[in-house]
Amino acid sequence: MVRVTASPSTRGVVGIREVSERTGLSIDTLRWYERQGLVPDVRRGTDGRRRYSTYALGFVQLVQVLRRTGMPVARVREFVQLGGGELAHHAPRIALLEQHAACIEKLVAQLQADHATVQNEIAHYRDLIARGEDCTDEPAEQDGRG
Amino acid sequence: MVRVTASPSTRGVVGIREVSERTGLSIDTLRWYERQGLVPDVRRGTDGRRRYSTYALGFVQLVQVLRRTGMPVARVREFVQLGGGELAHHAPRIALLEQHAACIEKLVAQLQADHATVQNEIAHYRDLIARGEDCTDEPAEQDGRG
DNA sequence: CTAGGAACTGGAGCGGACTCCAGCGCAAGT
DNA sequence: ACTTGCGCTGGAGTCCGCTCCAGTTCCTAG
Repeated sequence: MVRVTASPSTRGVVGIREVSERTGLSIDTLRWYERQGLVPDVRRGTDGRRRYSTYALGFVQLVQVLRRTGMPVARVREFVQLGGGELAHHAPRIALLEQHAACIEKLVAQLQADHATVQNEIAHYRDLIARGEDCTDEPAEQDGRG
Repeated sequence: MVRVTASPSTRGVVGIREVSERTGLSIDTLRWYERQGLVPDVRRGTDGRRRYSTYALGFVQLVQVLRRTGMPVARVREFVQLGGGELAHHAPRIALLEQHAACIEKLVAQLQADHATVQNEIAHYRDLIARGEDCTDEPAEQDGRG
């Protein structure tokens, strides 16, 4: 017993369980990602089990970032399929990532504006309470132009 | 003809079309939101059509913000159901909004970190191109602890 | 009166992203 | 040999958030 489950990262090749633990993605999700073609270079051991190379693990982490930032699975797949690490593919990959970076920036900006709106709304309720009122009118919107 | 479709906002009561145009939410979505109990105070004209009060319109906009920032519909509903603008409900509404504001902050932080990762990745590919290499190893991840 | 256009309703359908499951195989422990 | 546990596979199921549709009812213009 005491199987070395915790860190069989001997020479940077790990099983699906460890990838799951390191990334927080469920094992099912990892398998699903692979089927969807989001993770290259997942080899198998003689027993047929997945062995994630350091490269694959890193890739999973990148995919996680892309997904988390709202890139659709289909688009992640596109990115991955510019694959094989060939020099010729670097440029389109960069293009794709740059586009996405721009998306993220917009997201952040929107989120920050929305955060402000929520804060505003909070202030509005605080104000109502302070003056003991039930409700004046509309939620405290600050802009009028859409 | 030349029906005054553009701005029948006479005295702050508007039809669903205008709400749609102002918010960017589809008419179907607006109706669906209403069925889901996300929008209070949508009255009907004698012809049975929806008339959004200024309050209702403002509320739609707030709902939009909440949804956009990742609040699930069910939770928006909770918020709305603390309704009627009664003083007693202000406090729990504030609590809910503050919680959500905290969520947004985390989201923003995560998003910014992820943006950095993507930029990093771009730099990585740039570097590879610069030195004419196909691919070294893993995607340029910067942290190792999950 | 007729035609057209906009909204209404209830309900079905859809796309995305997982999540769960049954049934099987291997490898190690007892 | 047998049991236990992890992993594998293909496919079905689920959840969320809309989106679409058929059929009907107005209202207004011609």
